[in-house]
Amino acid sequence: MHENITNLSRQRVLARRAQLVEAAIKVFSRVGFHEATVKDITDTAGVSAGLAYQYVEDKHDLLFLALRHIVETNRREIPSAIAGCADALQRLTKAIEAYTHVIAANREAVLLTYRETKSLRPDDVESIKKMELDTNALIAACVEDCVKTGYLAPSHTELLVFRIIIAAHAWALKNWRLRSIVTLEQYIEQSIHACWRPLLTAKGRRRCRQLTQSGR
Amino acid sequence: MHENITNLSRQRVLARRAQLVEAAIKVFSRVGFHEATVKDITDTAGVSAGLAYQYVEDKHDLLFLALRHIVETNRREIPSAIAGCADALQRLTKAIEAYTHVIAANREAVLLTYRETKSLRPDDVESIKKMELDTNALIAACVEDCVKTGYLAPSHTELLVFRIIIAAHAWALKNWRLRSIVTLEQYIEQSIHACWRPLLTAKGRRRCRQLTQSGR
Amino acid sequence: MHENITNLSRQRVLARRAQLVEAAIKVFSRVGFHEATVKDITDTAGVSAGLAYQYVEDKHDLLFLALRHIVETNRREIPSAIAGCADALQRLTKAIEAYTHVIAANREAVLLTYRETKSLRPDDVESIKKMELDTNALIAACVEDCVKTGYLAPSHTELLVFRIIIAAHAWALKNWRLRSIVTLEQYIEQSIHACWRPLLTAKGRRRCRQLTQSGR
Amino acid sequence: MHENITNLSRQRVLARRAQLVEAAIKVFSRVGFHEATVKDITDTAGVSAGLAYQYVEDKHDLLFLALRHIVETNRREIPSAIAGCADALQRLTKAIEAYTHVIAANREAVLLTYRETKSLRPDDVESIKKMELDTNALIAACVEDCVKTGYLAPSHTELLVFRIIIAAHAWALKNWRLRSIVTLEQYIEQSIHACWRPLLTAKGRRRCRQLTQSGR
DNA sequence: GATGAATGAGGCTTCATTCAT
DNA sequence: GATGAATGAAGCCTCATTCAT
Repeated sequence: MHENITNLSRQRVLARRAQLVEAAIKVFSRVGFHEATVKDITDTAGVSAGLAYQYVEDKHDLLFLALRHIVETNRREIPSAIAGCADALQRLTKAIEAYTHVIAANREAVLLTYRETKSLRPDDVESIKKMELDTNALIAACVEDCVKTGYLAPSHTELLVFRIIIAAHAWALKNWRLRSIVTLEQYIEQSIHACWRPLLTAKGRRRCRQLTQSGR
Repeated sequence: MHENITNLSRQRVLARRAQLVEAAIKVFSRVGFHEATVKDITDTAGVSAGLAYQYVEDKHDLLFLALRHIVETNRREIPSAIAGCADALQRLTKAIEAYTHVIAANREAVLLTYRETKSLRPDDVESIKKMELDTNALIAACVEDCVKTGYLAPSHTELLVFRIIIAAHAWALKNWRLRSIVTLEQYIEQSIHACWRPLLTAKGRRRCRQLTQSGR
Repeated sequence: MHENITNLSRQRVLARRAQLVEAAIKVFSRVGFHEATVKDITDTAGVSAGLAYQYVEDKHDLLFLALRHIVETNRREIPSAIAGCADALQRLTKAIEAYTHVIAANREAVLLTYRETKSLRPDDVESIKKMELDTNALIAACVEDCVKTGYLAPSHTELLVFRIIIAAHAWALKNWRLRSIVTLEQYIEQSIHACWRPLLTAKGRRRCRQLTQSGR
Repeated sequence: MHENITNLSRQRVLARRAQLVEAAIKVFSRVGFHEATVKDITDTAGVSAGLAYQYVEDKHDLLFLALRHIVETNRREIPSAIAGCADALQRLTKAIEAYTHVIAANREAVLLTYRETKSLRPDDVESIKKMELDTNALIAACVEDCVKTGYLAPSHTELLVFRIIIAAHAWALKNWRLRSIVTLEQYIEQSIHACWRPLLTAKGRRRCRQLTQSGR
C-alpha cells in the first residue's frame, strides 16, 4: 500500500519532469538558455511557474535534464537498431544510420547541446560528456568487430568514431547550408559512410557489395 | 583639413573598436555572451563602461564585431598560405593546414561562433554565414583546381569542403577528448586530409608522394 | 447527540490547535516569524500543510496563538505559586520567583514575544498587551498587599512592577551575556529582588529576615 | 590629484550609505526587516532601486549598517556628556541621563535592534553585541570610579550596568504603557537611578545631596 | 477529516544603457 | 572625448494559500 503511494508519487515526479523537460528542450532550442524564461518553459509545459521548482532544482537543472534527455535519446536508438543483426559490417552501417537519423530528427536539440553545454554546472558538464563517450563506445564496438572480422583495416578506432559522430552532428550544425545542396541520404552516403569506406579490406568490400544488393 | 580630422576620427573609431573587440572575444570566449557583462569587457579593454557606447551600437553589436573578427581571421590566413604556390595539390594541402592551424590556435573563439551565433540579430547571422561560405569558397577553389588538374576525382565539391571544414572545427569542438588521444598533426593527417585522400587519382597519388618527399 | 458531536469537534479543534501552536512556538522561536514556513510548522507538528488552514485562520493567526500561549503560560504560574501562602511579603517573593523561573525556562519564547509582536495584526497586538498587563496586575496586587501590611513603603506600584517584570525579561533578552557573569539565582537576588528590597520598611526588613531564616 | 578623486569618491560612498542607512532605519522601524522592501528603502532615500547595490552588499547589509548606526549613536553621546566633568558621581549620573535621553529620542530604533538583531548574519550579530558591550564599558568605568572614590559600595559592576542599561531600554520597550504612567524624568529618577542609589555610601549620599542642590 | 499538489503574487538582485560632468 | 554614477526593467525563486481527491 505504502509502496503503491511511493510508486504513484515517483510516477508523478517522472511524468512532471518529462513534461518540463520536453518544454525546456523546445524553449531552450528556440531562444537559448539565457534568453529563455522559466515562465516560458512552464507556460509551454502548461503548468504554473512555481510548479517547476517542486520537480527540478532550478533553471540550470532544467538545462541539465534537457541535455541529458537529448544525449540519452541519441544513444538509445543504436542498440535497438543493431539488435538481431549478426554481421559486423551490417551492424556498423545500421548503427551509424540509426544514429544519424536520430540526429537529423532532433537537429535543434543537437544544436542545443553544442550551444549550451557551457551553461551547465561543471559537474553536469562532465556528466554529459561521459554519456556522449558512452554513445561513442557503442559505435566503437561495431568498428572493432569489423576489424576483428577482417572487414576493416585496423586504425585509430576512437578517432574514427569521432569522425563519424562529428559528420553526423555536422548535418545539424551546418544544416542551414547542407540541406540545400544534398539530401540526408546522400549526405550519409557521401559524408558519413565516406569516413570508414576507404578502410574496407578486400573482404570488407565484397561483403559490402552483398549487403547493398540484398538491401535493395 | 576637415578631411584630416575625419580621417583621424575614423582612425580612432577603428582603433577603439579593435580594442573593444579584442576584449570582447576574450571575455565572451571565457564566459559566453549572456554571462559576460559589458563592464567585464570594458574593464578588460581598460576603458570606462560608457565609452563602449560611443563606438558600438550595443552589446549585440559587440558580439557581432567579435564573431566577424574571428571569421575574418580564419579566412585571412588561407590566401597568404597558398600565395606563390603553383601546384594545385600543394595549394589544397597548405590551405587546409593553414586553416586548421588557425582554428587550433583560436579554439575558444571558434567555440564562441558555434555557441553564440544564435545570440546575434537575424541580419548579423546571415552576414556571418556569408563570410563563412566565402572562406569555404577559397578551399573549394583549390579543390576544383585539383580536379581540373586531374589530381582529384570529381565529386560534390562544396560537400567535400564542408567535410574538411567540419573536421577542422571538430578539433575545437571536441578538443576536450581529442587532445588526449591524438596530436594536432596526427589529427590533420588522419582526420582532415583523410577526407579527400581517397579521392586522389593515380596522378594525384603520385604527385602527393613527391610532395611528401620534398617536404621532408 | 448533536451537542456531543459539537463537543467532540470542539475537543478536536482545541487539540489540533494546541498541536499546531506547540510546533509554531518551536519553529518561530528558532527562526522567527518571517523565516518560518507554514510547512516547517506543519512538519514539526506532524501534519500536512493544508491541515493548518482548517484550524487556524492563516500564518498570522498562528503567531497570535503562539504568543498568546506564551503570555498565558507566564501568567498561569503566579497564582499557583502563591496559593496557600498567607504572608504578603512571602507571596510577593514567591510570585516574582515563579514568574522569573518561567521566563528562564522559556527564554526563546519570551524573545519571540519581543521580536514578533509587531508582526501581529493590530487587534492582536492589543490583545497580547492586555494579557501582559493582567499578569502585571497579579504582581501589583502582591505589592499593594505588602504596602498595606506595612512591609513596603508606598511607591508607584505599576512602575515598580514594570521594573520587576523587565528585570525578569532581561534574563532572556540579555542572556547571551548574563549567563556568563551570574547564575539565575544570583540574578534573581541581585537584579530582580534588588528592585523592591530598598523599599522595605523596618517591619518589612524584619519579616524578610525571618523568611530567609525559615527558608533555609 | 588622484588622492582627491579617491577622497571624493569615498565621500560619496559615505554620503550615499548614510542616506540609505537613514532610510533603512526609518523603514525597518516602521515595518520590520522582512516586511520592508528594498524598494521601500530606496524610495524613502529618494534613489533608484538599483543604486543601493552600488553602496551596500545586500538587504542584510543594509540592516547591519542600520543597527550599527543606532548602536554607535547610543554610544557616542556618553563621552561628550561626561567630558570636562571631574566628579565620579556626577559623571555616572550624566552618563546615564545622556544615554537614556538618546534611547528616548530613538525609541523606534532601539526597538529595531531588539526585534531584528536575529535577522542579521551571524558575524554581524557578534559585531553588534561587541559594540553594545563597549557602550556598557563606558558606564562601567563611571561605576568603578565611584566605587574607588568611595561613593558606591562595591558590587557586581557589569551586572549593575546591565540593570541600568535594561532600565533605559525598557523606556523604549514598554513605552506603550510607561509613557501614560510616568514622565521620562520621573522614569529616570525612579527606575534608572533607583538601580544604583541604594548602593551609595554615606559619603556618596552626601555628595549626591550637594549635586542635587547645585543642580537646581 | 486529511492530504499535498498546484498556484501565482511579489521581492531581491543584476546589468545594459544613459547622461551630466 | 571619456567617465562612471544612476536608472529601472526584468527574471529567478519562494511560499502562503487553495482545493480536488
